[in-house]
Amino acid sequence: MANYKLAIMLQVKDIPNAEILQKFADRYPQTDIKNVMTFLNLLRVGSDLSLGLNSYLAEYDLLQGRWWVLLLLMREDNLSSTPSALAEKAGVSRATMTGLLDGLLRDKLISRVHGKRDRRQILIRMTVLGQAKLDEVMPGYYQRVNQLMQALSETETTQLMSLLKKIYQQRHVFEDESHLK
Amino acid sequence: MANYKLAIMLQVKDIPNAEILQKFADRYPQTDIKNVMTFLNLLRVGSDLSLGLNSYLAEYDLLQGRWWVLLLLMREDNLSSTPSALAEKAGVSRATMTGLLDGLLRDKLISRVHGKRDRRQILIRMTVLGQAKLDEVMPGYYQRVNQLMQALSETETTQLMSLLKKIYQQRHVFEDESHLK
DNA sequence: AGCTTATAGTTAGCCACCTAATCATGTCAA
DNA sequence: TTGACATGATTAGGTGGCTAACTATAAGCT
Repeated sequence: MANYKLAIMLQVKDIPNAEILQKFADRYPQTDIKNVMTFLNLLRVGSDLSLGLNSYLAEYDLLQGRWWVLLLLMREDNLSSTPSALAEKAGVSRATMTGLLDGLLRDKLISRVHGKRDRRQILIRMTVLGQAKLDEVMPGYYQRVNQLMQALSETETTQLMSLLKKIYQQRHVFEDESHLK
Repeated sequence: MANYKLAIMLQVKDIPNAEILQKFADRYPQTDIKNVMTFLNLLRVGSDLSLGLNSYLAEYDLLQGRWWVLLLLMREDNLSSTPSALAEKAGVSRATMTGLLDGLLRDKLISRVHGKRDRRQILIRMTVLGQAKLDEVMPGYYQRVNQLMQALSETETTQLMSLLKKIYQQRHVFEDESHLK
C-alpha cells in the first residue's frame, strides 16, 4: 500500500484504438471498450486544456496555482484571506499554499500581514500589482474560453454540463471500495 | 515570456457560482458565464478522475506515468520498446521517461538491454513481474471504469464522446494566437 | 578520412504537488 | 492555571513533470 501523492495527469497522447483495446479485452474480460475509450478521452481533453491554460498563463509568469490564488483573493470584498482558507478553496494542501504564496510574494502580487486577533494567522492581501496582473490576464483568458466553447452550440454546452455532472457524482469510484457492487 | 512547464492540473474544488462570476463579468465584460462554468467543470472532472485513478494505482505502487509505460509495453508483440518511442507515445519528455523507467527498473517490472545494431539505443522489455503487476491492476481498473461510466446510458456516452471530440479539436486556442479571430 | 550535424539517453536543476513533522499560539477542562 | 489537545503556518523530504546541457554514437558530406 503506497502513499498516493500527485495530482499530475498523464498526458494521454496515444489513446489506444479499438483494435488494441480488443487485445486487452481478450486478456481482461471485464473490459468495455467504449467505456474505456470515453474515460481516456475525458482524461485527455482535461489534461490538454489544463496544459493549454498553463501555457497561456505562463506568458504572464503565472501558472494555474498562483493564478487561482489571485482569483480567490479578487472574490473577497477586501481582497484578503488566510493561507488555510485559500488552501481549502483551491483544493491544495496548506504546505503547497505556502509555496504558492512565496512565489506570489516574490513577484509582489500579494502581501503578508500578521494577524492581530490570532497571532498564528497570517493575512494575505492582493496588492495593486496583483490586481493589475489579473486585469492583464483575464480578458485574454475569457476570450480564449469563449473561442474554445464556440465548438459547441448553446444546447450542446448544456448537454455537456449535464453529462459531466452525472460523471462527477460517480467520482469516488476509484477511491472507495464500497462503491463497487 | 516565461517558460511553461507543468502538466499539473489545478484541483478546482471551488468553482465560482454564477453570482461570483457575475462580479467578474462586470470587471471583464467579455465574460460568458455559462462558457466559463462549463470549461471549469470540464477541468475539474478531468482532474478529479485523474486523481482518483492515481489513488487506485497507488495501492499497487504505481502512478499514471509508470502504469502507462507498462500498458504501452504490453501492446508490443515482444513486450519491448525504446525509451524515446515510449516517451513519444506517453506524451512526456525523454528526460521524464528516463525517470519513470528508473522507477520501474527499481521494482524489477522492466529490464534494460543495450541495443546491438545502434549502440545508442536501449531496449526496454517488460519482465514477468511487470506482466504480473498489470494482471493485478487491470481487472480492478476496468471494473471501476465500468462503474464510473454506468452514470451514463449508452446514448449519453456516445454524446459525450462526440462533444469531447468537438472541444478537443479546439484545444490549441490557448497556445496559438492565430486561432483568435 | 575527418568535420559537422543529428539522434539516444542521461544528468542537473527548477517547479508544483504531496505527507509528516515541527513550532507557535489558542482553547478548554480539571 | 496548567496540561492536553487543537489549529495555523512552515519546513523537510519525496515524486514526477519540465528544459537545457551533456555524453556517446551514428550518419552524411567534402
